[in-house]
Amino acid sequence: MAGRAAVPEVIWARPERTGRGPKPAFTRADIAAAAVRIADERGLDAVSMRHVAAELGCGTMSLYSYVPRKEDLYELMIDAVGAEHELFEPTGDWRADMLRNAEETRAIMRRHTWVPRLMAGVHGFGPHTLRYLEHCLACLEPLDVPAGTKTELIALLNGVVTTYTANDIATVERTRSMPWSVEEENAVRMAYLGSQVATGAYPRLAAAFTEQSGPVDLEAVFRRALERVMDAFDPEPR
Amino acid sequence: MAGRAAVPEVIWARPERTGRGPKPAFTRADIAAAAVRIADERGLDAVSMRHVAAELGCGTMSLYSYVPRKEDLYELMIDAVGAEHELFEPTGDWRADMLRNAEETRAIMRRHTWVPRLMAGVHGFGPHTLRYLEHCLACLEPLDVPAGTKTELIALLNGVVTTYTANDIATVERTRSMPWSVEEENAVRMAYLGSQVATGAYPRLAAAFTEQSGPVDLEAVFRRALERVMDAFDPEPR
DNA sequence: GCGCACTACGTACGCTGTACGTAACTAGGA
DNA sequence: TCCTAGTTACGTACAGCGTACGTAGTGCGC
Repeated sequence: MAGRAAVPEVIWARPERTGRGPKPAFTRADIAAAAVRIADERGLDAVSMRHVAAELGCGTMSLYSYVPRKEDLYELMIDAVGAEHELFEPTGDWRADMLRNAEETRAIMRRHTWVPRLMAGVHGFGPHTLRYLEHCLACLEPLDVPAGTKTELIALLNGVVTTYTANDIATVERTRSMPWSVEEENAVRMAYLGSQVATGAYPRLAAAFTEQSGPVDLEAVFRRALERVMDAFDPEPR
Repeated sequence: MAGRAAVPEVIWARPERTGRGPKPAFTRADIAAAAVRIADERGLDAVSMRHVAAELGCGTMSLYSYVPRKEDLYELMIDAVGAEHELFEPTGDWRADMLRNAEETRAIMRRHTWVPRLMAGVHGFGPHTLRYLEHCLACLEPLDVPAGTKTELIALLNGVVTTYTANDIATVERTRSMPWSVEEENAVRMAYLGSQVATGAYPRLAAAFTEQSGPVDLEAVFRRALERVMDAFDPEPR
């Protein structure tokens, strides 16, 4: 028996195998992949220990020899999708490189709509996450500011990506278990917003609401936000 | 009987009372307050329909006459803490005003550590949230950019606040149900990070790690990030 | 004053995470 | 070489969850 620890534990610190006993049937990567597959196909709420075990073809409780708590499964999942980052050779143009990284993060989140929801609760730094951070620092090599400032920039960019993409995606993930479509839900919410704004209680909001004609180009807004953040860090602006 | 809707519904669009039948024993505000109280004292995971009902002194299923789904309870909670925003008179200095708004949001999240976790999944715009947005727009009156850009700025600032504060807070909220303290968990995580960095696999990360001597002043980092974002939107910088 | 729309809420179901106990297995020490 | 201690595998069981459904009681509008 594993013996649940009464002391904090980082899953990445515990070795994947310990030698004695029967050969483990799966690797951590197998488990993470199974969980990711379920989350992608059936939504994050379908990621239960039972379902993951079934996907792997083992008993539910067997999972607990690999993953002490469900929260750790979440950490595995986050790190697993982190592996999808392409660690390209830095070009020397840090702004272009970081833009590319951000776009890639956004693409990953679009592929795995549950990522933003998990990011709010998961704090871990798995190997792939660390590799990605290292890659970002490599891209920022040409930028002449202290390392601490670079870390801040990375954090800020990631924050912006998460925030913006999460807003795009939230409805997708939520409506997965609902008997109506994303479009229907959005329509209802917009109708409600319109009705509220029409009461006259929020004049400035109303102005902003009516000023904007036609649909917003979310992609453009997103890119603009990134550019602005990078502007703020650029010692030799534009 | 209420009859669960098979169509999307915004809780704020449904009227609080309908006239016929026995007088409702509570208001939405009562319910939100009870849920917030539980979340503050016992953590977000303790916010179950049963516990909220018990806190109010009614049967579990009675809640469903007020709140069709649990997710709507979350919307009520988010909007309830939104009421804690002080809607001060704009000073004419939009940067100072927005900084104040951001600091206040941060303070609210510190008081209610579960807020960031909920924000990741909740998308609603309750009355207090709308009021706060209107207030932000009022603060941004002196800023000479299109309304759409102002909205982008507000979203970006809120995103930064959420991201930064969530990182501070995540451990607090998580360790609530754990048999160890925040400090213990952080120590373990830092030790793990240090050990990873020491392997030499992440040279740039290692440099950044060792360069920074002494603890980071999170408050300063936070304020700096806000200033930078505002710089990016300021037509007449610094 | 009757009826109906509404609230209140007990019961029940299927699901969750996971504590615990047992059986099978294998690497290291004698 | 065999033994045994440390592991893995996993069935069972339990407390707790969201909520569908049915029933009982209430009070406004006709």
